Amino acid sequence: MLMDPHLLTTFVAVARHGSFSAAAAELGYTQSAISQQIAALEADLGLALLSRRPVEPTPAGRRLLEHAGPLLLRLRAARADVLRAAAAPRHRLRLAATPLAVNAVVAGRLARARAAQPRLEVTLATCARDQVGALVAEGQADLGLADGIAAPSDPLRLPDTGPMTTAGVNEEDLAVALPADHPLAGRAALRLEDLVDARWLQTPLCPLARLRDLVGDGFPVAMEYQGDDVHTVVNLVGAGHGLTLLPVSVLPAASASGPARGVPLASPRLVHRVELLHGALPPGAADLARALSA
Amino acid sequence: MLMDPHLLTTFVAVARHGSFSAAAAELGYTQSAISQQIAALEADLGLALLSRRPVEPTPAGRRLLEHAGPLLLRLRAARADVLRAAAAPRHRLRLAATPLAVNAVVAGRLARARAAQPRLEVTLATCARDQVGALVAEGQADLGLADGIAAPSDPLRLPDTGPMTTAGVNEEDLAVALPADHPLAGRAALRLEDLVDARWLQTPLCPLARLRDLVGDGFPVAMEYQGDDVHTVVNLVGAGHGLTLLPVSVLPAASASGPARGVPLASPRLVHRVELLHGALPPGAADLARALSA
DNA sequence: AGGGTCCATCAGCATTGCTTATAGCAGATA
DNA sequence: TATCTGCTATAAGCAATGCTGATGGACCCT
Repeated sequence: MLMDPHLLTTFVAVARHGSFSAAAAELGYTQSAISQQIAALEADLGLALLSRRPVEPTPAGRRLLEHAGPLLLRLRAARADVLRAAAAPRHRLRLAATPLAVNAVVAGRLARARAAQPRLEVTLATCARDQVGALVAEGQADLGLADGIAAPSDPLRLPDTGPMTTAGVNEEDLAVALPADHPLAGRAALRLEDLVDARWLQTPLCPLARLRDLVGDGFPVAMEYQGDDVHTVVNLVGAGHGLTLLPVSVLPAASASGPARGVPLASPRLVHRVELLHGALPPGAADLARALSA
Repeated sequence: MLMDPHLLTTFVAVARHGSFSAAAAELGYTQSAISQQIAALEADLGLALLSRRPVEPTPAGRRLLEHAGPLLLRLRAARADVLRAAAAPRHRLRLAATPLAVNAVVAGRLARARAAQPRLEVTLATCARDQVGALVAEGQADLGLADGIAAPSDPLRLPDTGPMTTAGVNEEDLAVALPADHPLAGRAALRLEDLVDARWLQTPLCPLARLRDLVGDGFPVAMEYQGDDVHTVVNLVGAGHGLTLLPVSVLPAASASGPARGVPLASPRLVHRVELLHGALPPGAADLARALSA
């Protein structure tokens, strides 16, 4: 029959802890119950999912762990979405956004929406690109705003967390961020293909894997910054730690001041795209979603 | 706690039948058991999912139905994948492919793989693009081959059915398929933007929604063919029922004979792309997957 | 009014899932 | 080597769950 998500949750906890007893403590069961649950799951599938002494996932168990995370997330998402669909209109809405998603256009639309709905209360939280979907799916945010690098009008590829609506919000040209005194800083435009062997800054704001997807191999990592503060990224670029792509509105042009310059990207044809995503929307949130969409 | 997939399965059946009794008959339970299962699910979520007399989903219930399908599929996929990961090598492999995915390149690679593994037995089944993932995920096929229209090197957007590996197999230029006596049939190349208002044939092989995604509004449906036989599509085009896009290898060029002509597509820059997808692979299937990949 | 269909509810019974107790194993230490 | 500790597996007991069968009420049709 269908795999029991309850057993799956136990399995994930045991694998994470590498211990039946520790998982039992976390889940609020006895070690014996955990042992029986794992035995039940193994009996259901007809194979061992964990070795014992040490308690480690077998290859099949590792495979199941890859499925378990998204599966359990989707179960939580289904519950959250159903509850949301049945919820009464609310005036307090939670927005989860990636740092670059809340640009001037979005902020302006948000202001207009709030002017149109004076009782609207908005909480805005920043999160990573691959967390937006999960936060919305699980009901921890009502609306999500995600950004990324894409071809014009090409929807972003976000992790799938279940049936959700996405809408394009805004697109903006991209610029190569360079130190102010870089030899290329005065150029009118740049091509990514000519920068394949330059030194690049790896950041969540512009993952180099994305550039490799779009252009091909290359883009060596001179430095990695794991945070997502735009200001920090700009300063790291300005200090010569590596190049990155950012929306043109973030960077001063060649004639202005600041540690870094933005030179427009001419090829390939790419934009910084912002998208809105949401599940079921009660009337109050639907108005905001409409206002934010393009 | 976590929603019970067993209850979810019952809910889906009841909603489909619009009747507790009919669902009970299908699932092999009594009406009473079904009534209690639905009551348990509604109690868990704290709201009504179905109206009674008539038995129809409430708005919240409809929302849950959107989640239920993919969720239950993923549960089946997880089981199938785990079993596959633990399976012994097999020589009998099942391939699920969309009609246009098995082109000469793929067929040639398959032949070479079979020459290298003389004991290999391959069953090839044709299916729709949005079924490939599900067939592979659920363990009804070991490998999937899907095709679609994409920008060069851009992965296809297939429905997500869980953790699966995809690999590019082959890309080929696209051509606009026209009747042999069409005024544009002798052209050296065509632009999609110039054909926005032409009459188009809607087929699963070239969904017009995809063209609208890529280019914008337009592409009126002169006729719809719901089957996926390439030969039929070519003949419908030749008889003037509407235009479509097909890989250049499928269509005769302007100088050859046949009911339809293929004029290369010059803009936007698009290709016919074939991708391989699979879950866990035992050694036997891994060799075939490697041979099929680019 | 009578009959049939359908869903809700109750009672009874088998199965499931938990706790407690115990056994066995492995590793560390004196 | 003997002892202790920590850990997992297993058995027994009990409460909860999930099913069947019976019954009642509502609705529809003749």
